[in-house]
Amino acid sequence: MRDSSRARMLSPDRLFGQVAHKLAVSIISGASRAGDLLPNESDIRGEISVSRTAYREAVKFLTGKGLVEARPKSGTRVAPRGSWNLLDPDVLAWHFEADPNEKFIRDLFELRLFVEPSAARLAAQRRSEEDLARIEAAYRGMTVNPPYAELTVQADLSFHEAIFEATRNPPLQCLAPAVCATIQWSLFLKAPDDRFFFTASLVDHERVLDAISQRDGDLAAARMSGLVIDSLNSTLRLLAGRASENASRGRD
Amino acid sequence: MRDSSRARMLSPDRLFGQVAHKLAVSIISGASRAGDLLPNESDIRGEISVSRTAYREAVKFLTGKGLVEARPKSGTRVAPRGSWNLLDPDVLAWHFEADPNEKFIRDLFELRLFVEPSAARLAAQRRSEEDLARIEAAYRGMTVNPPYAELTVQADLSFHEAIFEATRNPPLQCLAPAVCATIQWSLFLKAPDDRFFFTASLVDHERVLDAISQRDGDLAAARMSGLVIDSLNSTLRLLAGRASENASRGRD
DNA sequence: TCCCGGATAAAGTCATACGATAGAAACGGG
DNA sequence: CCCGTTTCTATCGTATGACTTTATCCGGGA
Repeated sequence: MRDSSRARMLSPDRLFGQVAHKLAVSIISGASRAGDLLPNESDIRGEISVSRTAYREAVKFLTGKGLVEARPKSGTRVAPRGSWNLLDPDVLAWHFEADPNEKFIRDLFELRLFVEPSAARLAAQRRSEEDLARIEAAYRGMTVNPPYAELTVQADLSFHEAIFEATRNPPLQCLAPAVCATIQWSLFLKAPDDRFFFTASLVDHERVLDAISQRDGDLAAARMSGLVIDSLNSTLRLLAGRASENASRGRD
Repeated sequence: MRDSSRARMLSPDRLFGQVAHKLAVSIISGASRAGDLLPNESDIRGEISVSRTAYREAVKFLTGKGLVEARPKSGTRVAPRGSWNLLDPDVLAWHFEADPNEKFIRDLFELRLFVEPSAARLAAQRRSEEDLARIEAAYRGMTVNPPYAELTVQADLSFHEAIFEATRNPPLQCLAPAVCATIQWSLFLKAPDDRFFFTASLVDHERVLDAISQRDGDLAAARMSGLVIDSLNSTLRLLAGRASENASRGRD
C-alpha cells in the first residue's frame, strides 16, 4: 500500500511513527471508540515497550489530525469522528488499512464526482505543455503495463494527480491525495482478471486526456464525470459481488 | 479570530502549541522558506526559552500537517508548499493570520464554487427536519443581528456548516472548515458599512434556504452558485479597492 | 442543598544522557 | 592537484526521572 514518492506520509521507521500508526489504526478501525481509551502515559510503558517521549510525540502527531484530544487530569481520549481530518493523507491511508467499509468509499466517490470534473475543466484551461506532457505520459503508463499491475496503478494515480497539478490551485491540489486514495482503494478491490472495465477505463482516460489537450474545459469536465461514474459503477458492482460472496460464505 | 466551539484547533495555552503556532506563522508567512531553516534543537533554548521536549512536540504537530520534515541528523527543514495540507483547519487559520494574499483567497473561492453547490444539492436531497431547523436558525441569526457583527458572522458560518452536515458525507464535511475560513476572511475584509452587499447576501442565503426547504437539489445548487459568485465578486471588489487605496497611500 | 477548597491523578514541561548516523572535514593515495 | 576514503562532529531519535500545571473529584462548611 505504501507508495513511492507520491506522498511522504508518516515515516514508519521512526518509533513514534509506529506508535502513531498503531494507535491510529486502532482508533479508525473502531477498536477504540470515542471515549476515554488511550492508556495513560505512565502505564504505556507496560502496554507497549516504548518510552513516554515517543508515545507523547505520537499523540501530538495524532492530535494534529484531530484523532485524539489530550486534556490534563482527564486523560487522552479518542476524538469524535466529526473532528477527524478525513482528507489528511495519513488518515486516508489508515482508513484504507483499517476500515474498508462501503459507505466511506461511496462518500469518497461522491467527493470525487464533485471535484474532479471541475479540476479537469481548470486543467484544460490552464495547463502548460509540461502539464499536458505529464498527463499524457501517465496515460501511456497505463497502456503499456498489464492491467492492475503495480505500475499501472501508479500511472493511473499520476494521471489524476497531474490533472490536479495543472489546475494551479494549491488548496484544490490538496484533494488529490483523497482522489488517489479512492482510486487505489477501488483498484485494490478489483479482481485482476476484470479486463472489461479496465479497457473501458482506459478509453475514459484517453477521452479526458484528449479534451484537456484540446483545451476544451467543458468537454474535459463532462468526460471526467463519465470516467468517475464508470469507475464508481464498476466499484459498486465489485462491492456487491463481494457482499453476496460473503453472504453465501456466511451461510455455509 | 478564535471562534467558539466551531473547530477546536490548536490549544494556545499549551506551550508546545505556542511554539507550533510561532513556527507555523513564520513558515506560512514566508519568513522561513523551504530550506534548512528551523534552528536546531539545541539552539532552540537560546532562541525561545523552551525545552527541547516542547519544541520537538511542536515539530511533530507540524510534521503531521506537512509543514516541516525532520530528517535524522540532517536537520529539520521547512517542507515545500506542495506538501502542506492547506485544507487543515489549523493551517487555514495560520494562513489567515500570516499571509492574506489575494491569490489564495481566489483559490479558496474557486474551491467553494466547486464544492458548495454540490453540497447544497445533497443537503436538499438528504436533509432531515433537524438539519433544516439548524440551517433556518442560522439564517435567522444573520437577520436579527447587525451586519458584520460577530454574531452575524458566526451565524453565517453556521449556515454553511449546517449545509455540509446535512450532506451526511463525512469526507465532504471536512471541507467545511475551508469554506468557513474563506467566508471569515472575506467578511473580515469588508468595510462594516458595506450595507448593499450584505442585503444582497442575505437574499442569496434566503433563496438557498428556500430551495433546501423544498428539497429541490438542482435549485439549491444553482442558488448556492449564485451566492458564492456574489460573495466572490464583492470580495474581489473589496480587494481591488484595498489595492488602489494602498497604491494611493503609497504615492503620498 | 449549594458552594468552596483541598487532595489527587494525569498530562505538560524540563533537564540530562546516550545512541545512531548523515554530512562535512580531514586525510592520504594517485 | 584531484578524488576517494576515513574520521569526526553535529543533530536527530530515544529513554528516564523529576518537577509543574491543570482539572476533576470529593468532602466539609455555610
